[in-house]
Amino acid sequence: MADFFHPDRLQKLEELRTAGTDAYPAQVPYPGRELAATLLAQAEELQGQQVVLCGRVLGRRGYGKLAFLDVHDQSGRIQVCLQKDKLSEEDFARLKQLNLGDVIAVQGEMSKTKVGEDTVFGTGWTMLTKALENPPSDKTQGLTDGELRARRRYVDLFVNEDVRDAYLRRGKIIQAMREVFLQHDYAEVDTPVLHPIYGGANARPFSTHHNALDMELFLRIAPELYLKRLLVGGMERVFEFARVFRNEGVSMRHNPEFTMVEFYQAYTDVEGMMTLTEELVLAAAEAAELPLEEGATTPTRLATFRGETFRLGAPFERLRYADTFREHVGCDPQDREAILAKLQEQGIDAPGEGDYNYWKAVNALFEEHVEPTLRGPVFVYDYPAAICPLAKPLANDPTWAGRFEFFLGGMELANAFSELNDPQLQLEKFEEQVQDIDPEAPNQVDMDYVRALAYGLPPAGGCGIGIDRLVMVLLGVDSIRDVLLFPHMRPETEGPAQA
RNA sequence: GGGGGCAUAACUCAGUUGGUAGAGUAGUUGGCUUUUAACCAAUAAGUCCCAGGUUCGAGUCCUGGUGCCCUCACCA
Repeated sequence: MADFFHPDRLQKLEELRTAGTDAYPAQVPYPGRELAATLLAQAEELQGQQVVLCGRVLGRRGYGKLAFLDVHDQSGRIQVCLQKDKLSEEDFARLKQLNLGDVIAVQGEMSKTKVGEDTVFGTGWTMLTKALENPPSDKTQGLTDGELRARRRYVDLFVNEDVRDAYLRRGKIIQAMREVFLQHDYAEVDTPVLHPIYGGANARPFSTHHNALDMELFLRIAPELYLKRLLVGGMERVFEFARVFRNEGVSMRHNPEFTMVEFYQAYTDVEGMMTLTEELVLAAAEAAELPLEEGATTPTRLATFRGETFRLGAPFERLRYADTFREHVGCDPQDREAILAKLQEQGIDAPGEGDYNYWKAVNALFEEHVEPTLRGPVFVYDYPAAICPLAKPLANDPTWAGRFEFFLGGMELANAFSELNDPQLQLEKFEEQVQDIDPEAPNQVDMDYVRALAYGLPPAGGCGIGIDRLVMVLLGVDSIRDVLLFPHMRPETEGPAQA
């Protein structure tokens, strides 16, 4: 069963214990601790000085009366040299029990080897954690199998430096976006993850059950409706980095749980959201340390994603939905006759009765013909009002609603509205949705949200940005799996079949 | 859910027309006081994803299943 307790290592562990050594001590027996990167950076000043280093041994060369170790910590790697005549007899003998993958502490003197490499010349070392499983051993390849890397991310992280770096950069991107919000006087909030009624997006939810209350609950598919309640309450600028859950297929762009940042601001509209989204994306690109384009008139950073280069500089391109639709589909979205002909030509079923179904069909054509052409960064704005239940219709033409979607790298990265705040119209649209046979549509009207609107939601703009996808484009990572520490996977199959 | 591909030692991979299972690395043992994928010698290690089938004989061929990858569908 526990075949990851390697027999050879168990033997070493036994030897350590026989010698009275704790293989899992609670404390580092030496005072202080320096990171490998610090030691390397300050190698000159530290020459000849005593230092303490802790980390995992991932390389070992030379053996006899001398051993070179590669010790890795969070900051990087440094070489350690352990020599017989500088160690106690006990410490030297204990090298026999040292395997790759073990975590150790070293006390020693900073100096240089004959070939000039900055190295900690140990005067003492201790086992901090005896590893019982082998780390990946192939010196040229390491751990490359995608499935293993994801399933054993804890190994992947200490073996593949670039992976760790990517996650750290993801964190920096999020931090940079948070700072933009704070600069604009936004407040960071947390709203419930367990929703009695799901809404704010079109997606199937995960459902769960509250035992004590004996009620069905849903993991949120979006935080939207709660955040807008906050605006009703007078919190005029709020944002939330929200983990959301959608019960859908898994693909290179989809994970059942993912992170989006949603933000809402009173007394602005979709236009204001466009400006802020632009600022957020550019701040994220800067945090990702994307290279600046030379000779550009405004600061422009270059993202390389799936072999394409994207120029990120303000202002982003802006396309009106109807215009770009006309260009790529070849007819006006409001020209019912032409649209019906197109649909037939495409073999798409004729839409059912009513505006809602008609515009859903139009949007199907949009997704089919226009979205693949949107490389980005580009805002598409003024969407058909009928398919935007949470967006406010335009004052001068209620066929269209104040909404944009932001595309980059061939993916939809953001979605924003001039928030619908007319409680009666909102109720109407909710009821229409509930009647929709689409299994993705919400199944009941969130009457409490309608009531909140009845108290008065100030005019507002709101936006949601898919963090994982944004990080993919900025870091040039093809699969969402590789920007998530622990992407969703089916359970590992048991080894031998049980009788 | 449809189509295609992959699954062999701890890791990375070979394995011919079907004929007793291989390498490098890591491990173990021994040697070596300046290595950088250290080196030298010896050595152990596999339910060839699982279950059936064809065959004298299956890692190899067939059927079914499982996992992963790609693709389409789904997914604002």
